[in-house]
Amino acid sequence: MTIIHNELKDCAVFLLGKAYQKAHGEFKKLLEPYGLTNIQHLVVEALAHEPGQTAGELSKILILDKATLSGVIQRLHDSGWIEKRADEGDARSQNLYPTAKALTIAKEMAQERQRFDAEFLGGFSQEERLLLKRLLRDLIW
Amino acid sequence: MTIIHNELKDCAVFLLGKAYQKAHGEFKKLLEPYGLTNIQHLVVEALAHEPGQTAGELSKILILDKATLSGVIQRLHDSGWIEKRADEGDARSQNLYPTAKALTIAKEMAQERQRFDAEFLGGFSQEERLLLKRLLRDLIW
DNA sequence: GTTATTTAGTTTGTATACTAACCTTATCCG
DNA sequence: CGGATAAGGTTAGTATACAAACTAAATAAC
Repeated sequence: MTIIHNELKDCAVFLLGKAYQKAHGEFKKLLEPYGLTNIQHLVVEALAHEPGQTAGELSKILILDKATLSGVIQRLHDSGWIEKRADEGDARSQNLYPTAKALTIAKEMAQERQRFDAEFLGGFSQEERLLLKRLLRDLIW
Repeated sequence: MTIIHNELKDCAVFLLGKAYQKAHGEFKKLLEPYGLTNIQHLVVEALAHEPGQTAGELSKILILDKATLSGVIQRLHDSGWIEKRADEGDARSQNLYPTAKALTIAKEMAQERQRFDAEFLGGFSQEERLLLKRLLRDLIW
């Protein structure tokens, strides 16, 4: 192994990026049959849990840049997963609702996600899984 | 907090993605003065440690898709950070070398990276840091 | 009550990421 | 040797990510 490899093995930014890259890549394949990407699926799930959220609210919960979310929402709208309705209180905002199709499939995808999660962490003990998630949460919030 | 938030707090793919997003975003600012992105800096560092590597070798060590790397290398070449020389043994490959400018700055950036790493994990005990990195390594390799 | 400032979203531009298709050059194999 | 196959890279296309500039609407300030 090269010298740089030893440096990378100890670099949190690199390790986080590559662990995510792997998890994302594998989960992506599970979502392919649904025709949704990882992020798109999160937006659909969030709206299924709580319909009528605005782009701004989704942006906070999903920790996504508003510019990124703008495109994600457009594509979800174009492909018939979500509906936009004018917010009555604020003409700048739009309330987003899952379509019937989205509601039906959202539960299935959520189960798929949880199943994948357990499988992806399959090499770890229950203690290690909880610890990893706790540490990651501490980094994020 | 919304229901979806509780689901996300327990989803490894989401947690990994957001932890990386945060680490990447902060480190990115440190690299701004150098005019390099996170990935570009990794390529420069890798070539500083071991000059003459091919795109294929970098792709394996940095765990980057060859298509992604192709663009990264082009931009680094265009901005004078690396040189390309034809590989004598294989006409398909090019050996990549850091320029003088890259060699000078690479050490500084490596230190910056290590300093950031310690700071980013600053809220954790030494034990927790080692544990987190160990768990991430187990996920990746 | 009009001006100044904020806020919600979109758009533009650049840089990852990855799939698929492609071009070259190597290598394998009969 | 010569054709099939594989390997090194590039290119095209799509989807994140994010900064910065912009529009429109809401709120603050005086």
